[in-house]
Amino acid sequence: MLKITKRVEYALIAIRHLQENQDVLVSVSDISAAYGIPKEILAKTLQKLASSNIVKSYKGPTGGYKATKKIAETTLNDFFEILEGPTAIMDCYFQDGCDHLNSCNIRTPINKINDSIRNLFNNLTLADIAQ
Amino acid sequence: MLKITKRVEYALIAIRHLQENQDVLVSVSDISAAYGIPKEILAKTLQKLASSNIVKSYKGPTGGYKATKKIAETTLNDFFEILEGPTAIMDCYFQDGCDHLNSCNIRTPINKINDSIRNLFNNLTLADIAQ
DNA sequence: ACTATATACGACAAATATAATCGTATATAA
DNA sequence: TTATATACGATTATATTTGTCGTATATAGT
Ligand code: FES
Ligand code: FES
Repeated sequence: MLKITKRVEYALIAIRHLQENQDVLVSVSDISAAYGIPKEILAKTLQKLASSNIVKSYKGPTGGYKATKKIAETTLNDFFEILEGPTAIMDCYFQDGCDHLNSCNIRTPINKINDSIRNLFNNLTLADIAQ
Repeated sequence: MLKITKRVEYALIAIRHLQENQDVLVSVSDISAAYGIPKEILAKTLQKLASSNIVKSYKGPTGGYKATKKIAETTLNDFFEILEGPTAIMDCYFQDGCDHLNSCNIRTPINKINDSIRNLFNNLTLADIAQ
């Protein structure tokens, strides 16, 4: 439990790679080959990051991705939520159909844990954890 | 991602229930019925907590579980690790066979996130989140 | 002593979530 | 015009989680 997904792992790897190669345009194939990451998954992951302007994409041959200035100042919480949705240790806070709604005695504890984790991730940027 | 398991959810519910009924012995069936939790899973979960002295078990008819003094002072990290093993957002830190070992560029970031989360959970007790 | 009911524990099956693949469309440099 | 890159939806495969089943052991009550 409390594991990140491969998607997030791949995104972290890609972002660090892009940061270390800011002068050139890096394609999905490049990163995929360098770290042994399935191409299509990495592609879709970078597409998500591109639509949030964390990276910038360039189509066509010689195309690829580039880090943007936004990367460094992006918080872990933003980063995770772009890729995986709301930060919460239980689904019931964002979906309907919570099993225990009428006899639930852990709403407060769960909320406190959620708040603590969100607070932690909101105060850590990608720059912070990189160095 | 970053979700707790049902086991942990059930354990939290059970513990809160035991804390609110410290005067009586509560059986698995009682809790199972009250919150709609599968009996066998809850049983095994409480067995784990019992072997760590978070709760005390009593066999035989009229038997059941009781909260111990240890509950309140137990940290979230201890609690989670009793039920689910080491706190880490990726498996590779506790298992061998990490895919990216030779070309890994996210060891430092992952470590920092792990440390932050462990630090957070080590400084939160079950008493803290209950109130 | 016997019975009913509780915890204890391991093996298995079902359900769910995640990871990976496939197919197609679009943009663009050469 | 062609080759190569991103973009995106649908589907399959895999892994994990969740739940069930079967059996053993302890003990209170009769
Ligand atoms: S209401 Fe969803 S956890 Fe209690
Ligand atoms: S070595 Fe396992 S994440 Fe890098």
